[in-house]
Amino acid sequence: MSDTTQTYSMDELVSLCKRRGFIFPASEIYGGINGFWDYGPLGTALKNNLRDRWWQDMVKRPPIGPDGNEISIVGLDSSIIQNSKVWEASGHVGGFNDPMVDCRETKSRYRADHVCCIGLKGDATGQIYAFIEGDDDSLESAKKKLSKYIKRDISDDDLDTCALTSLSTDELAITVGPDTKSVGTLTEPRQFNLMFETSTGAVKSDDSKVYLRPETAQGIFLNFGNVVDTMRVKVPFGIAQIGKAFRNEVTPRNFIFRSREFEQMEIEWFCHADEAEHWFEFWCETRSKWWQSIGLTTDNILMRKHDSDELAHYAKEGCGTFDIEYRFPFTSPNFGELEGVAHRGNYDLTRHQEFSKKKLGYFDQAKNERYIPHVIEPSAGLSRGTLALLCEAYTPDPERASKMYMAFHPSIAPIQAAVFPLVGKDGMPEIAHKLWSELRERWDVVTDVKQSIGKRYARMDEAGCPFCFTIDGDTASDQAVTVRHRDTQQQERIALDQVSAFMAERI
RNA sequence: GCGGGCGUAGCUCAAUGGCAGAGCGUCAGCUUUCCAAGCUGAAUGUUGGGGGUUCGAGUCCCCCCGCCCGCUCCA
Repeated sequence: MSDTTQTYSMDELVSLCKRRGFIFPASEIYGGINGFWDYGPLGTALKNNLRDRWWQDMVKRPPIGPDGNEISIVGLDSSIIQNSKVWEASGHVGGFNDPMVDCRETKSRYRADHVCCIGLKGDATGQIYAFIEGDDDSLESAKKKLSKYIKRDISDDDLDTCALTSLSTDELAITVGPDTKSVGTLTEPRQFNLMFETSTGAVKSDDSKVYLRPETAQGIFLNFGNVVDTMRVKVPFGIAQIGKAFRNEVTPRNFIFRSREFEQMEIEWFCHADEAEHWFEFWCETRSKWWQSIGLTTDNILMRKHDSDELAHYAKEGCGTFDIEYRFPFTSPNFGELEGVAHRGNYDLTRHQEFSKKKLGYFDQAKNERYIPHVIEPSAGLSRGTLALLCEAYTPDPERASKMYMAFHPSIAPIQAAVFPLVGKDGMPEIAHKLWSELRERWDVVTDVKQSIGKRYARMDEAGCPFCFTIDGDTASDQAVTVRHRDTQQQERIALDQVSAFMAERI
């Protein structure tokens, strides 16, 4: 699908996923659970293929670096649950566990219990001015704005002061935020417990509280020292990890695009600060090409630099953040994030060094220099990647029996080939079984004897199987089979002993 | 979190407050020599869940859950 206009709805894709065993709603027999999904046999195969391809291309045989030499990346699989101090150091706890108020205009976020308000005594219809508690400048600013609004000087006796959290919805609508001049820009105070909590040990208490990781990245930073000490790696190098992460999203939406449990494929690339910029460019380009190599077309992929006001807390400085975005049916004609390439500076290692009191620097023997490496982080969504592959593959075709087919790239298709006897007699099933046994040693191959050949082809169209090999009445004598191509529906005749070579050439 | 819409078999949908059905798919048998063919048969339902009104609820009312859309959110 390289058209800018989508020719199918998300409902059709969700329905196909359910009907053909790609993705099911989690806990479906109990009415489901918002934000969670189960991968069926074909979905699991597709996701695993994507995952394995990433690991193969990034870790086992990583890309060639800008200087023409192989870069160095090692793998890691860290625990989902870590010491809670990890998330204090990373900034995930603290700013996000208290009720927060956002300003829609300035995008500032305030702790709701740290914001107070002033208003004119006895005036319920005028404007209310918020300021930050204990911040004299903020209070003065609020007083000035009030004074200007009522067009006269005010004394403290004229003022009513109250906590922001005590305001009603109506009052909030006439409130001016601490850093803005417009009214009604503040959101209602909200609890941002975006990390899932659980506890360790038999007795539940505040001391036993732990969190499910909201990103896989921190596990890599925690083990930076261990990897440097044990693996004889030299900066620049990368540590890669694939695994689940959990975010208690306010609004899970758009199928598996924003779910509460999802999988990430992340690389933390450690380099010298002076080289961060050129590594950043290297990774933006490398990762963009990679997505295209697995079948996402150029038209539907977009590289987009974040505006400065949408940068994450760890990426305020440096090269910024690039999104690799995909045009999903539910975002079209706009794009949704597939992968973020972020320059995290040395924020994380510095914070962990500070909180843990353990040295997390790197000593460069050649330059005789000690420093905390900067980090370029290509962080890809495995779940979102799987969704992008599904969206990209879904191709309506009113002409054929299935009305559509899934045009997966042969290398990542959950079923890579099917072997069919044209009919279930005259020795054809036996030949089919033999060919299937041979092919399944190397590829994901199915065989099916039952029902008409057209019905079996149609099923393979829905599953996205690129090649069907059909044994007919002539095969026994001429030692040849018919190959049926999924995308074109065209057929060609090839020698039985050339089927493996045919597959090897195309996958 | 707010507002709107929706929820009946695997899918698409019927059923005036009165026996829960059809088509497709799935499975079995026969048939079938290249694109969901045909014949015969079978399985599949707590009508999303719970409560209420009623002689009687898929249908009316209430609560909850889930999905979709628009806001909000997305560090």
